[in-house]
Amino acid sequence: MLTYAVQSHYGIPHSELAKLHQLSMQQQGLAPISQSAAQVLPGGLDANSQTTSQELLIPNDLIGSIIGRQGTKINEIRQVSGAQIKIGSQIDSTSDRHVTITGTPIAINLAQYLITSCLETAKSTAQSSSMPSPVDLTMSFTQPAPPASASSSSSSPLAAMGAALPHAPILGAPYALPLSSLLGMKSIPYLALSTPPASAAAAAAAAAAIGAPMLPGSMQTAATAVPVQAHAAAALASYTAKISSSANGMKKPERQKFAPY
DNA sequence: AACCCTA
Repeated sequence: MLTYAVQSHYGIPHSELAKLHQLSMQQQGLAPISQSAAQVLPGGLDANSQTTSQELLIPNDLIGSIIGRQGTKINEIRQVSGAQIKIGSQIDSTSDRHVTITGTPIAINLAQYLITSCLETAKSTAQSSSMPSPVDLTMSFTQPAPPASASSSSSSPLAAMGAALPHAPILGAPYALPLSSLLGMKSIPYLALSTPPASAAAAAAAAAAIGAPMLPGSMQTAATAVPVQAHAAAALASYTAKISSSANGMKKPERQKFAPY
């Protein structure tokens, strides 16, 4: 502003000053943003704007878990995936409801994956509720197969998520996604944790075991997910430690001092 | 158990 006054004393016309101002703004990279942000081609079609639709059949007893209370879950899925999701009313005599996902292929994959993970979560919680005793919990550890196969049915969900990151949707809740999928994918550490004592060492070993076989394609996702895995491993370690201690009975209550809490 | 959304 001071420079304006000085230059005006030298008699530089306003148009020249305006040009200089524009140039300086462009050199600072302020103006080009709008141009680079407009990735849409003149034809109006863009790789990110192609929309497709996909239909799913969801059992009635599981649709609630997908919708959530007041529709919070499905709204979250819509928001995070950026896809348009329609859930039809119940078709008579069939226990399935049809769910239509519309949007970018990436958005569709993401939404489909989120819905699938919701289904698996609902199924697992239903199983755990149907099996009251902790002995049955150990039984469930021996059968981790179904979630892995179901998640592998969709083509590389993690890679799709990585590709979707720059695009639009709000990254409000990344925690809901990776935890369940990773727990579903890796079944081995549970067995390693089954040994009773040394919770800290077991946790470290489990974290290392989980961290090693990551997919090469998703670097960012892996980097952000590792600490979460460490947390989960620690939690599982303490949990299994509690179980084993309770299974051992009240033989050595002073062993409880080993437990962090 | 949850019942949303958009036509």
